[in-house]
Amino acid sequence: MAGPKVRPVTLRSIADQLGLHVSTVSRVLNGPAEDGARAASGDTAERIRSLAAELGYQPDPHGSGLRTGRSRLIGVLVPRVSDLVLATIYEGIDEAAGERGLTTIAANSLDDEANRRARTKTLLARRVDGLIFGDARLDDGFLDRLAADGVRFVLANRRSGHHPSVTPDDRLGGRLAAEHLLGLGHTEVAVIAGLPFASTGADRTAGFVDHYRDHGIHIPDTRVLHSPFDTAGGRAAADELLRSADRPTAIFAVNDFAAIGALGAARDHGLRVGTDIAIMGYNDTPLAAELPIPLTSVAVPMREIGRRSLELLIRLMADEKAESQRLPPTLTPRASTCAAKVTGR
Amino acid sequence: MAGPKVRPVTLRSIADQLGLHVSTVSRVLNGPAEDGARAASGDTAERIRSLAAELGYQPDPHGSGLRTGRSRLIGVLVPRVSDLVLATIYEGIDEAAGERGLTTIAANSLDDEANRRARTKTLLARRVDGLIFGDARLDDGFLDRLAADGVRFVLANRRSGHHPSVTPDDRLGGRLAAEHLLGLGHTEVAVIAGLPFASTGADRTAGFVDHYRDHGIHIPDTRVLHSPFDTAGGRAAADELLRSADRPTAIFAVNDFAAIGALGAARDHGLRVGTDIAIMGYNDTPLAAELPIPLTSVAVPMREIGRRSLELLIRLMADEKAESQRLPPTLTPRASTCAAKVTGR
DNA sequence: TCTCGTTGCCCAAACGTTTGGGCCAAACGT
DNA sequence: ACGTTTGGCCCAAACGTTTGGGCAACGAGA
Repeated sequence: MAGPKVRPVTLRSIADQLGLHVSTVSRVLNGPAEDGARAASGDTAERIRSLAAELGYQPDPHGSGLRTGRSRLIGVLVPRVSDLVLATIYEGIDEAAGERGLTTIAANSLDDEANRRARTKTLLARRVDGLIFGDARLDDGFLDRLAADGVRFVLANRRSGHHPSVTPDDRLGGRLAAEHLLGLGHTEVAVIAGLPFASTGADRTAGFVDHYRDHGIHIPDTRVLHSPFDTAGGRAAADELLRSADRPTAIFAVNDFAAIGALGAARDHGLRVGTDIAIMGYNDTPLAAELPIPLTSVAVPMREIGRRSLELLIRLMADEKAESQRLPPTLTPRASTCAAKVTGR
Repeated sequence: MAGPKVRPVTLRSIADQLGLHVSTVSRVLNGPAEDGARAASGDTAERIRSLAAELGYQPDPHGSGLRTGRSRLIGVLVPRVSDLVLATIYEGIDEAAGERGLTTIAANSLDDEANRRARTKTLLARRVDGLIFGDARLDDGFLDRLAADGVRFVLANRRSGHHPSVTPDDRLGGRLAAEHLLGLGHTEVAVIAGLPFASTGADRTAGFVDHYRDHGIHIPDTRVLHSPFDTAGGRAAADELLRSADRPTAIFAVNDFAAIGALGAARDHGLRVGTDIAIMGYNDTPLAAELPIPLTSVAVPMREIGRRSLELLIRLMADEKAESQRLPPTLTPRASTCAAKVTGR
């Protein structure tokens, strides 16, 4: 029906057909409502709009981008989009962006310095209006320099320094986990703490350790293992923990996938998860509730983190006050820490 | 060091500083090598290039897009990026695109007709040069119309009609699965077949059923259940299968996540997976090997599918011959179908 | 009648790039 | 010495949009 091979439906073509000037058409179609009202009579505006609709006019982003210097493009850098947690956050970002007529461009940094530099550069070359980083590091010189250069960005999921960010309240989440396990009587506990430079892992671990310390229990460093946020990493770390002489009775993994790896390791060691050993995760991935042994996990509003980080970026770009946010987590107990007590969701 | 708040480093600014014409600079920096060679002496070209590098010149995509009508943007529509399979394919696409200086824009269609129309429209409004659909339907009027309108696109993962596509050889994969289960002696088998409009599910199921038929075993329709490609869907379908009077001894799920759901359902029914019942999945997600009960699965080169679909799109856009490709799958047997025989990877 | 304020529209200049063509001088061929 | 080629560069127009200023015409108020 509409536009075939060639789609030269432009402001000019519309203006010509109606015997109007291109600027008039522009103000009516793309300008602010108040501007459009002054630009044409109600009748003219109506003619313009109906012809535009009929022709399927869509403003050319190249034209407007060139003129305004803005692209309505938001760059999103994540460790990898195939990581469920970040993918979900990205979906929240993209959803909120779509509602505002913004388009997002995602890129993988693989948590690698050279990579994130390169990807950020190409994003900037695309003239994105702002950036959202999901791969911040606790001590992040790269972000500091970017900020100094005047690049607008916010952080999602992981915080860093005083850059504006939207994160889960990870210390609280860690405390919730500790409270849960301590409440079940576990005093010999270990943490699979994720990557050391990620605030998520660090804060969750800190909250967990703090809560135990507040109750007079010291968790030794040997019980806190770092690993990638994935299944293989969790399995390896859990394997090491379970091989040790004084094996813990409970393991807190700061990530569901690491926890799933731990589940596998426990099974390899002949342990029944939920009875012989308690294992819990973090993020409450959809998978957690559906596993053969449902996984106790701390839920964080991932999608909401995405949405809010986009909104925060919008405020930042409008030079409004952009304060960091910390969203509260909630713990869902399941069979992996308290067998038979609870089953599914 | 470089570009602060305002970054007016343009062809003109470079040309002015060197006392050259903007077109000369353009040909040297952005034009084809052969064109650039004729545009300036080796010495001049060198001066241009070094100044450009020093200033950190990056061509403005708005300017060039406006002039050339091309955006070097590729739209990618997937059911959802938080689905690991599609996310991995997308990574392949993005990787290959990056190597060619192209940028991808991902969007979720949620396998919903209205949604894909809307998202495709905004992608087109962004003036993407081409599209890759990861959410094709077997009978897809939308794609047919798009093709008729001259929009350039290819399909990834799922095929549809005669539109150019890069898919796994799903019939073969289904046969491999059947061969495996039949080889283990299973004659009472069921299929969790995924969504009926997705070629992946349909072809895998068809291959599976065909292989059994070729060996004289008929799989009744009651043993083929459709469900979403996720854990909850798989669990529900498996639950139904296991509740029936003549419960199957083996279940083939056309997707790993559905298989994980089936794992959970089996456990709920008091069945030991791998001994009481065999369950296998498809895609060989990284998770499959790491599960407490490692999952037999058919691996498909997801990332490669992504890469190739991008390459196919490139050919299509260059008006070259663009033939569909079908990539071979491989089966990896694990404990979920043959307990204890194999364990990890 | 004159002034003033609206209303409704047009004008024109950018934004940064690409690209077909042109032009001058030097080098070359005869 | 004269014509032709080539090297090395410049010219100018166009792509589609936005936006600060216009400028007529008209109605209202004085």
